[in-house]
Amino acid sequence: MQQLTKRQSEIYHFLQQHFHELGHTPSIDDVCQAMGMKSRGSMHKHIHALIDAGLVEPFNGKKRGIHLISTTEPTDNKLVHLPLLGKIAAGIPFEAIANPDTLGVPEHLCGRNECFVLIVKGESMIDAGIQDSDQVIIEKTSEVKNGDIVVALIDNTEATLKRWEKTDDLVILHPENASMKAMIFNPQRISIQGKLIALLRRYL
Amino acid sequence: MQQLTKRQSEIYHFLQQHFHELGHTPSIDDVCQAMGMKSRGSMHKHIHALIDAGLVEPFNGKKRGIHLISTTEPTDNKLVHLPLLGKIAAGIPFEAIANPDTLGVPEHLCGRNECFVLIVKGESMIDAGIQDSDQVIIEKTSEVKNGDIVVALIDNTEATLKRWEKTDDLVILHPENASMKAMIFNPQRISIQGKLIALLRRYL
DNA sequence: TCAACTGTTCTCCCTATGTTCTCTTGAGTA
DNA sequence: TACTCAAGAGAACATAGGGAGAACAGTTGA
Repeated sequence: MQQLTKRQSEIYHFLQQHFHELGHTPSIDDVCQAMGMKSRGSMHKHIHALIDAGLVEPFNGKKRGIHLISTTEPTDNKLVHLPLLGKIAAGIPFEAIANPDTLGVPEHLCGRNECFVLIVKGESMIDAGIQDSDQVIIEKTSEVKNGDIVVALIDNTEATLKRWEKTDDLVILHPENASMKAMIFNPQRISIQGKLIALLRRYL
Repeated sequence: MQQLTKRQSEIYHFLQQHFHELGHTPSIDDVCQAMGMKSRGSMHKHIHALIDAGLVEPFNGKKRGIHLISTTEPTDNKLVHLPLLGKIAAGIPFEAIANPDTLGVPEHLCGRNECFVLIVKGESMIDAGIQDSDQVIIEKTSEVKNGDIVVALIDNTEATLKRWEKTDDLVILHPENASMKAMIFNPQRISIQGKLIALLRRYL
């Protein structure tokens, strides 16, 4: 099968995600409207490329709309290789690792931004279902909400995985372990490296 | 295969690690921007070295972006497609599902025997770090030890995920939730469908 | 039967992107 | 010191890709 262009892939994924709202068999005009394209001729070109690629059924001279041949999400077939940057809840900023190992992670567990993997050390988050030796997928972002579990860097020297809370003038990092206390900081001491988006655990 | 220069290797590993957020088929310009290089001509040289090395598909005069050629990497970089057989800790034997969805799972999370995936329903195992909606990887086996977490079938009608204990004449299925009591059975009533070997969790 | 709708074909124009080439710089080595 | 090679900047060129729009063909339903 010939590779699709970027635009063709976009249109195909759009059809997959929206075929319910589009009534399962949208016309070329319907797809144009839904995607904000004015020209039925242009969309016709794209749809016929999808037909040639075996993703859409040929019209065969009928006016019965677009039928996808399969609606399963092909991206579930991909493994993303994320850097395994170290262990967390014990102190060094993990970017220091020069050539990290990588870990294969199914793409559906990844975020839109760049991600990396850390191995949990200790039991500070045990009441949140995060155990020692779990592999956690962290998405690089600083846009976090209260209640998110984040990787926070304290004083640029120590990284920790905790539940985030920010008030007007304080940052509070909550362990989820009844035997441990929250840690309270001046916000200047803290930067966010990323937030927890997925977890992998292997039982031995 | 021609030896890559250091820079070419860097670019290749960058593409491997970032193809997800680059949208799978980045243009030469896209890769330049992501890597902070200004010159499309320079990146073109590097990409064509990777093409010559057999790591990137040739453009063949098309403007379809950069496609990595899948290489056979170490085995833990394989994605295994396991049947997603249903949800657990609520009643029906899950083999009943005729054409299950599949889930891509990294091979390093799989066992030697046949495996399948269940979605956890409820909080009976919350104190073992197993939460509602977690995806659990179950290896088909009946060789279990006391302390393992198993999928047990009760009276051939109801499947449950619990910690296993067997004495001379009793089977005890332990929830891991302080508010729930252990369940005690005659061994004939119980068969083991498999044991828990891995867990995946996605935070939304 | 006929109008409406929708698939099809085609032309035109513009943009994005691959390609080629020259030049400069810096590192490594003989 | 001189030479080689890798790397990158940048410019210019060619064309694939994308979209608008018009006109036509023929299916569909009233």
